[in-house]
Amino acid sequence: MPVTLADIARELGVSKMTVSRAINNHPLINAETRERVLEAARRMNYQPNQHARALATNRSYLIGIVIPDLMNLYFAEVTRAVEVVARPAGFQLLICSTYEDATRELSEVEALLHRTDGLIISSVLPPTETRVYRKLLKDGARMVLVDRTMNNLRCPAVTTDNVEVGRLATSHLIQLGHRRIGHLRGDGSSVSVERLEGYKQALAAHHLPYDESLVRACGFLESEGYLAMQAWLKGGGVPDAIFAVNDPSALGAMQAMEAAGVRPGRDIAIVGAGNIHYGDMLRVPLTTVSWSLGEMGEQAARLLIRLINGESPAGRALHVVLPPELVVRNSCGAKPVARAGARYAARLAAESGK
Amino acid sequence: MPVTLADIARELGVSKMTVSRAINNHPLINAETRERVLEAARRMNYQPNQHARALATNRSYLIGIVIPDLMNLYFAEVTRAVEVVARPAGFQLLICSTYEDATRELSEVEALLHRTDGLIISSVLPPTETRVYRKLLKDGARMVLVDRTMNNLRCPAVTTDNVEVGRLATSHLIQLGHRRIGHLRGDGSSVSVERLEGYKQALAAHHLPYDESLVRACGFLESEGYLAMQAWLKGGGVPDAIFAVNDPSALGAMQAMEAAGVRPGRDIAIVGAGNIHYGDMLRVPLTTVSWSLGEMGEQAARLLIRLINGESPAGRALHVVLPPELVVRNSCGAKPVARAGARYAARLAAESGK
DNA sequence: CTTGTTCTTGTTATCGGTAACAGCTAGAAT
DNA sequence: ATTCTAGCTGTTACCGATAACAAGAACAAG
Repeated sequence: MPVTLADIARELGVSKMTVSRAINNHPLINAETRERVLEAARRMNYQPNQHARALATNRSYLIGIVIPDLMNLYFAEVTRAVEVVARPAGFQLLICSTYEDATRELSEVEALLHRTDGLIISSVLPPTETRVYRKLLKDGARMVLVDRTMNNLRCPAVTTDNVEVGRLATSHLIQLGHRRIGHLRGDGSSVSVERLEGYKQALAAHHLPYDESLVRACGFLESEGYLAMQAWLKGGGVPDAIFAVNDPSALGAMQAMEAAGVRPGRDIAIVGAGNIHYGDMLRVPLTTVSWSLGEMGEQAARLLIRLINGESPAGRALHVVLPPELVVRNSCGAKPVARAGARYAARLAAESGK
Repeated sequence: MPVTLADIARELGVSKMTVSRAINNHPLINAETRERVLEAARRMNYQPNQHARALATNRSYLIGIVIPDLMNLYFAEVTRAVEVVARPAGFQLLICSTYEDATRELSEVEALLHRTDGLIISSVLPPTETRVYRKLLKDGARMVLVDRTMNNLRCPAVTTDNVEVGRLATSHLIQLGHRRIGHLRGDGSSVSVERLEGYKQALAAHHLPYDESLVRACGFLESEGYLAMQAWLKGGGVPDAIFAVNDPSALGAMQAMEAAGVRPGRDIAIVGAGNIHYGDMLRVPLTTVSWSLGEMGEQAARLLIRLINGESPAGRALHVVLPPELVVRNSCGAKPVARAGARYAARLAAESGK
């Protein structure tokens, strides 16, 4: 029973088309007529039927976002930034979590593509698995990859320099005097592979041997970090410093240490990556590698909207790379450079600034 | 250029209607024909146009969720639970953050109602502001309130017992020997009002006077907790124990304390509410009042889906109230009852169980 | 007084589905 | 053989918008 264009048209004794034109600010309409229509629309509380509009125009004003998990503050922050850009541009957000399941990702992506104007995807596929996306892109799918990329895929992307992330984290541990440095690596995704590469490069740069037994598969989840660390502690051969592939896995590892009576930051140094919110408020504040998650989400949203509006430099796909930087806190055993609360002033300033 | 029903129909030499029936598992269709159609649909990679379907059936298979902020882990957890129920039932999630802005909430809700099958709302309106929602409900809007309710509104809701929340938190502080107990209250929402009421009841039950100067307006945001506590510390008259309206504001207050050289949990006890993720991993693990956020989101989703399917006991609105319980950690100065890591085992078990 | 032009409005068809009803076929009942 | 019925398939109209084109009015130019 909602009000339709036809209702307004009948009320005013004009055609549906005239009403439609008034509402969409079409140039070919008398200014006075437009006012009459808009007034009536307000009065009758008209809300356009988005489904009908989408059917007719093939534009839904919906952006889909496919991420591993909302409960991961890393992705929550990216998602929020996407929303901050998308909402004012008239787009709403269709959200979908994959829980790091590749099959699920693919089916959701195919379903979402047809009901949105475009997708922002943080893919859990291995970077070589480009078949499906390559085909979708060729068929005109509009999508932007965020956080994680794929090999040789002509698709806009916003990531950080993950090799540098690995180098920064590992070099830091080396500079603190550690020599036996382990790595909790993720899965087969681009992010994992590149951070591992950075880890190797840092070792090589300092003439340290690369010891495969010090690299453990782990995954990106907090629970996986916990299990991997628990097993490592039980099995023995634990290094005196660890670079974990991301913050949640680092947190999981820290909890496993504490549960085993090992003090993170004192007995074993640990560095994460991603700089999730609250990382500085933890019992052992987490040393990590940071890049702007807000920037990441905003850039991705802007790229996608440009694609949707057909303003993209069609030629080649853009790839925005955000620079990472080290954030030293306590979990690596180093003296933190910033006092508690110091960073908070900055965050507050940023929040009130918007 | 996507494949349509008509394409399949042409390919097979049948009518669109037959194809439609096959795809929707309509009973009035020959089993063999159905198979032929489904096979062709698979082969041609048919994806139904959801906009067309929504237009024809007035069902979008979209659920809207309107919450204050995704970056608040409290709401992220609720949202995730909603998704866990909604996805298998065939619904996708349209998300919208209000950032605690009432005007924004109202406009978003009106816009979302028309493009979804129903809404899950955590309203930031004061509980007396029922005018708009009352009207929407009368017009047949399908919605469920979550976390926060409104007065005398015939609308299904899932909340906790917020008076009890206030009582539990405050009584705990009293039992620890504190006598000057302050409260950082939120805004005018139902949650704030009820938790304040619980605070008063607990004081009265222990024959302590209610001192208005010990109750400060604050809001629900971390930044607001920070500012309120900062001002309080600067202005003097700080109590020796504080019940903060929710966890984020408690965290903000704790940071303000640390920035001012005051040790939370030792110099000033503090208790929050909501039991957000990571609350136990903080430098000063946060004592809080907890109820199941997963349950909250799942119940809300189930209620809404029943409403959508018209299976709801139309008579009166359901109101599910989840029981709160105290979670003692360090921020109140008490000896924590659970060791670090103990809770983690439970969480892990729950995670792997699904 | 035509004719043409500009402005504005209306008509018709269409997007891709589905509901409601009509129609056809084959076998059962009479 | 005829009628009925069940079971399946096709036709038509419609959901609520918009695109493309047609058409009417007003006014200027020839």
